[in-house]
Amino acid sequence: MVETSRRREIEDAASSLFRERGYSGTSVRDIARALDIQGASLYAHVTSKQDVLWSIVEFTATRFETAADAALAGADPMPVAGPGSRLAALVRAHIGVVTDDIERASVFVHEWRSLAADRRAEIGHRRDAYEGRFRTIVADGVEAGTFAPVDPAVAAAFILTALNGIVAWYRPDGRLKPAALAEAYADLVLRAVLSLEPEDPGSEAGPP
Amino acid sequence: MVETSRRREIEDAASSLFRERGYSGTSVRDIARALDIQGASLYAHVTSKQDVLWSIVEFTATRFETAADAALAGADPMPVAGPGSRLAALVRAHIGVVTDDIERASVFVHEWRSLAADRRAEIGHRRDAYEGRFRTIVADGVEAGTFAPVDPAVAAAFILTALNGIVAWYRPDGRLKPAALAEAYADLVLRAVLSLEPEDPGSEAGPP
DNA sequence: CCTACCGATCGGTAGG
DNA sequence: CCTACCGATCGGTAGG
Repeated sequence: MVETSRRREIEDAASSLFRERGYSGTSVRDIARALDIQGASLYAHVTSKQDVLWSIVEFTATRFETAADAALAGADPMPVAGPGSRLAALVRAHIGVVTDDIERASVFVHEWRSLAADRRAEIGHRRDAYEGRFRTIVADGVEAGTFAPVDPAVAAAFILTALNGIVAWYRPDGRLKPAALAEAYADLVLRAVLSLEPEDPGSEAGPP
Repeated sequence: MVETSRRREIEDAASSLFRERGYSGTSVRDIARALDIQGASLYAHVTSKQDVLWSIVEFTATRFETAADAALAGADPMPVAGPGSRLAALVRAHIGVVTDDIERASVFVHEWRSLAADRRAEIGHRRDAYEGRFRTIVADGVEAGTFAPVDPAVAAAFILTALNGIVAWYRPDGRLKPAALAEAYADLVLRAVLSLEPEDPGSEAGPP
């Protein structure tokens, strides 16, 4: 694509409309109207409506993955840092991506099902892998005894759906700043899985 | 409506399709095909596609409200029962409605935005009131000191979106039975808001 | 980026 | 519940 900035404007407009009305509920002419051009003119910049959805979803999927990588690598120089701090880092990273572009995040969360079969399958697998990071950390914490004996798959689903639910209620112009939201959610998530009993330093607890 | 059972079959088929493809992504002919009748024949039983969506959403909204009423009244004969048990009762009631009819629950959660303006507004208000029950209980628990000092509005949104997220991953034919799901989620939700410090040293301490 | 246009499908109605 | 049909809109193409 030559006109990268125009392409981006199209995806901005499409993200907003897909979020409001859904992919199926948004016509190519709706997107064009938002940009003050004719419906057919959109095809000078994109090959199909599906193509626009794919760009938005794929871009956002990569952002979530990259943010999670950075959170686990950067915020955790020591590979044996506690599951609690790793989980909190993952939560903050996820919320950072959501609050930074809540429209694309909302489309990613709700509209990936409108993708054609093969692309939908790809995103499905990447979502599974992403959720797997949460599952692994929870399992680690349970094994170490710092977390309560929760089912890691259930806890991971609980956590990730709560995080994705942010797109349904969070208002960027509201009283709650992104950083405050991240801290509040990190606290809720950590408490949800942390063992109620204070760790017994010496019996089975973690590193010194 | 005379043919109540046929009407119900239509809403069953529509719920399944609306859940899979969304309201906009489902045509009247799709619904008719699932019932082996012609598209136009559907109008012998319903007045519009919107009407079918409204029936599903309104019916499910009422189920959630009724279940919450029963949970707070029945499971809590004493008006001063702890916020923890009231919150757990609300969680179990909500999950009961979701697992009992996950297709209608999914349509309620995701497709109410496709409602026409006035009905959409009504459901929006009822959702707010429903979320308010969670908010009030959390605020009570925070005030009483049994809950951690969380923001009641944030915690209520966190909890309710996590509960609604169940429609996105729960499989009724999976290994996890509805009752086990409800218990696991009630534990996660309670721990998320419960104060980490033992509230009354000596009186309600856990196991050794 | 435009005008002009395509076949397909949409929700819904008429009249049995 | 059917056949026959309606105007509107859909995603997309042709040809500038």
